[in-house]
Amino acid sequence: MYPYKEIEKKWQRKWEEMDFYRTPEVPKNKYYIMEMWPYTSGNIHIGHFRNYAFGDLRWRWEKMNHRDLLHPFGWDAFGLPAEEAAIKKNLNPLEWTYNNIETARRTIKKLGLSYDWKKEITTSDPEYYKWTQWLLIQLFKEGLLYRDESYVNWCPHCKTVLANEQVEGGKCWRCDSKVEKRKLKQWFIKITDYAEELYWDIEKLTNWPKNIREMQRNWIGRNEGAMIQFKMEDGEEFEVFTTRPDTLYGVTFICISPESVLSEKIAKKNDQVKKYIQESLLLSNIERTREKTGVNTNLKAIHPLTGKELPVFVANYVLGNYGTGIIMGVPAHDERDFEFAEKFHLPIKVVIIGNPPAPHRAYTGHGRMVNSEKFNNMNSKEALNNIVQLLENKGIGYKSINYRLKDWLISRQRYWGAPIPMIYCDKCGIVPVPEEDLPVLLPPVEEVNFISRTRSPLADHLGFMKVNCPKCGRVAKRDPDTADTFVDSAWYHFRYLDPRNNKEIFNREEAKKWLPIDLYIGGAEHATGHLIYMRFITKFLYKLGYSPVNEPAVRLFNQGVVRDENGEVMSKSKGNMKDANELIEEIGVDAARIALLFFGPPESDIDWNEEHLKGSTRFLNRIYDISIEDINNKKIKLDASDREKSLYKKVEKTTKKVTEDIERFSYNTMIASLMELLNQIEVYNKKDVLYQYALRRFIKLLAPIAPHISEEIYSLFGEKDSVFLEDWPEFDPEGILEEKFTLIVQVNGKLRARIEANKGIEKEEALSLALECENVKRFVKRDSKKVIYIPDKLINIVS
RNA sequence: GCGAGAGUGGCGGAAUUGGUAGACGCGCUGGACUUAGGAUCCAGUACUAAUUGUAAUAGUAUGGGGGUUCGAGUCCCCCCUCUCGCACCA
Repeated sequence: MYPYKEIEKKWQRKWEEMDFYRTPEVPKNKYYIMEMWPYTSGNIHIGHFRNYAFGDLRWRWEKMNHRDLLHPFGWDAFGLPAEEAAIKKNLNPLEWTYNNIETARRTIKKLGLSYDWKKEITTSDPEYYKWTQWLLIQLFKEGLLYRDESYVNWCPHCKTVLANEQVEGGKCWRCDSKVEKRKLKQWFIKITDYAEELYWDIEKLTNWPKNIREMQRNWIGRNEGAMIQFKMEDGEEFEVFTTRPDTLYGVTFICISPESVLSEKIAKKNDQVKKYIQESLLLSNIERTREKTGVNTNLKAIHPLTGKELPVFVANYVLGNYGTGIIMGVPAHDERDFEFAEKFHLPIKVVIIGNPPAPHRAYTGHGRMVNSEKFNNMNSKEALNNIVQLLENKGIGYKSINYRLKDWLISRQRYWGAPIPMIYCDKCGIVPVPEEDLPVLLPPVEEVNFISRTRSPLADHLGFMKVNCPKCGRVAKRDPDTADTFVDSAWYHFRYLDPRNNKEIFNREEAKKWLPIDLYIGGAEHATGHLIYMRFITKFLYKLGYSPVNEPAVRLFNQGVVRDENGEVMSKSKGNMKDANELIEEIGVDAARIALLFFGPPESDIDWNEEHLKGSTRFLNRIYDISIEDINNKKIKLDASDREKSLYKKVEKTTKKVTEDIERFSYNTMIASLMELLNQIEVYNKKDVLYQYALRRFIKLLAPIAPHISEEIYSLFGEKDSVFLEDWPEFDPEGILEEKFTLIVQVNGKLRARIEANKGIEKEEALSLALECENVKRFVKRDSKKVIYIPDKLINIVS
């Protein structure tokens, strides 16, 4: 084993002495590279390491291409686990968090990564969360932060509310508990105001992975349709949203969601409805989807066009938070309505004839209109617009777009987060904390009672809660909740630019210098949460004139997950995490980087396998062995005959390949081609000047992936400067040209011979060469119909 | 159910534009060196086929079936399996 520990220590110290990762003040050719930061619940594992290795490799390569780089690092330090540690183990969440950061930072430093530590930020530092609070106040001032009472997701285990994005399959994303509905008054960010922009700008994100863009589109769930006004018999008006106004004549009933204000109203006069609503609201989302149920209100609604009476139900399959919470039931042309109608024996009225017609289930396609008065025989697609037009003329409907995306619920009934900077005054109502009073500091941990309850621990801290109203000066109350930690990470790419600024959130000139992020690397699990929030906040700050860009990152790269030997995702709770420290102790940083990147394509998940580590260790040992033996420091000068040799050609081809592979994130094949080159270097005459040439080139190509050993060997060449201050090698275009090629001879598409031939030969020449082969002759019948010749590659004789 | 992606040796994977399938590595087999080998080096390694002449060969192979093409892992259609995302969004 080569002495990796010494080498790592030596070069990490040198890089630090050189202040190698310092961000340039005035970038000329900027490159902003960022990895998703870690949550501070434990030490760094190999999944993190893989993520950071991608970024570091890119940094080093861009450095050799003389880009000016910004590569910051920070900590997602607020959040529930810190508080859980306090409740369960009686630990101090602040100390717990900062100790974890200490440990993780120590590990990351040992990994020799290219971070500019002067840019380090921590979300739980008052100097950071001051600006998180400032951001919330700006949102409030723009009308994008509001308080609303509605049914929200409540995790009984975490004892806090959750955003829509934090509920996965009806369960809490952290603890897997069944999420309940509770009617609470909470703070929401009106992200839906930006839904249209967030949706359409996905098209700009051409360098984001396709699946992420698709997930975001689905998550935003833009649906075009119409709002249609209905009336109850007693004159009460309500609206429904539909994407299929063409089916309006097929409406045979109305269904109201149990959460709807209208059903609440009905419940006041109808005990059966009241009982049904109460029962429905107790159910979790999954339980609710199990079976369609409903209760007849015995009220009638009036069809807006036919004037016919329609029965009105309260039904569990109607969502409270989509559209108006009320639907028009069109059983003939909607599967869910069909199911409901069958169950309650409601009439099914066909208004579109499909081809073929579907008698026993709903027909949801388009077709010829029937039973629809003057729209009969029209195509339903055409009728759709015409019916909306008719409704608009009558003033009882209009075109409308609805989104699946919900407003972002950010209140959390927890201590360890940024306090929401709002004050409740009996006289003045809700008043934001004046900006000069920020930050609203968390009270010291010692003064807080963490006993788990249904309200924030801050609510019981009198000193914290009591405040004078900034407007009228009377005694008022603070908001006891803290902000969702996704608010913290929605704007961190801005703070990195100017992390010590205590006058403003960041300097606009710095933002102009560096934004957008050129490469953002992280996991796909953040597709519909963090990445949408981050896009939203960027757009918001753009609109306010702070951000020069309205999208945060030009390029997004999603690395795959690292799983254990059994294919289980590594996680703290499963106890199957491989610690990064442990790995680098065993094989060293560089071998670990190679192992992590050689496992497979960066974007795919990998199953960790200790056996696979041997290849990368052997590879580096071989490099080290030949390097310490056979280096001479003389000037290398190749002559024309050297350039004809196959090793020279291999070097140039590998240079091309490695460059292309780095550009397209194909690190596994990049390593493979370096291994191929090493295999050829090793068997070459060590005295030859070409050997020295090849070895030097090899080390430069190796440097981005294995920085420590490359620096060490580069210095053995007698070089004074870091290898990363060198130019990234360009390949010699002449060098990759070959005079000969292997002519593939096929007969009827089957491979029959391979012939070494000169490049540029004509079809006739290739054919006669091919026909000289015994094995070709055997298969070629006399009457050859056709000969296909792909120059310098292949000949196919059809006979 | 809907949407997206994938399926290649014993294993991880390569094949970038329709043109040599299996690069590179792991493992395995044999050998060298050795007191020893879980170190290192060398050779081999998709599968099948040996009574007679061409194993320096042929046949079969990229989940299964069909198609387009001189030629398909790659393009098209159908089916199977797996992974991920969404899951009553009207």
